[in-house]
Amino acid sequence: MSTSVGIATDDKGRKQALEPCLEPCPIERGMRVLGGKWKGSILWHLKDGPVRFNDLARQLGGASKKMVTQRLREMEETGLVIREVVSDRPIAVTYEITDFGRTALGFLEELKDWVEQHQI
Amino acid sequence: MSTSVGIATDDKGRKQALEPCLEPCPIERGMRVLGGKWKGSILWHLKDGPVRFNDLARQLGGASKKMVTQRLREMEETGLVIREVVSDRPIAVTYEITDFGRTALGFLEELKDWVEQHQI
DNA sequence: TCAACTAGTTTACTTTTAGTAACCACCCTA
DNA sequence: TAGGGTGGTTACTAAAAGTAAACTAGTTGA
Repeated sequence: MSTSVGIATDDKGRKQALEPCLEPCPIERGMRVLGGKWKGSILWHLKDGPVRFNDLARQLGGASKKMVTQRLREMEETGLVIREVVSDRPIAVTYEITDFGRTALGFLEELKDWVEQHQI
Repeated sequence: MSTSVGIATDDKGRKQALEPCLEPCPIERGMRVLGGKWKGSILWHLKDGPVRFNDLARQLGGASKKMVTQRLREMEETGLVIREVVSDRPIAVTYEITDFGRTALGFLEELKDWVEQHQI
């Protein structure tokens, strides 16, 4: 049984990976949580304080209300943001970044810097 | 004309965003380059040295050859990896991370750490 | 000669995501 | 009462992403 860079060859000469990324490795999992279209931008827009639904949708420009709703629901589930009903009758809702959400801002910033530094 | 958090109200009472993310802001652009399924993992697997196509596909476990090919082509185009034909007759090809590709590893590592620290 | 390897490509789908546009129900103001 | 606002939902379509499995075309070792 010889090996090289994580690939083993068995006694019949068949090759196989020693440590295949069988299922989502950390990087894939992270991308699933933060990588969806608009998710990063939404989090980024919330960093300076709570924002109301329609304002958020307007600021995201290209995103439809449906997209914004969907992404916000997913982000609520993962605990990145919280939805708060500020008043009934005139209904008003704000979305706020959670402490957990804030822990992700650091590397969103790094991503942003990387993109800007390399003209991507 | 009153304003609040990037939203303006014009003289007829209509609201509009002042700085809508009209098109891909840095975070979206970065996600487009690094966020595709498997892209992060591919780059990560290449960080210790060149890897051959089939070995890479095996290590990625879940990914089909078609996906691996597609992602590698995209990553070649963005300059994250280079394809090198090591020999014809037995054909052998390796993929190697570029210097530019390496500049993205820092942020992938931060993503990985973030995921592991928060049990995502 | 057979089986397994190399690096892919091609086909034929299925699934997921993204997106539009219209609509609901209610509120407020001129 | 019309037109704007609030925060969504529904229905439907189009496009992208992903899959397995077969196939090309040649090489290598038993």
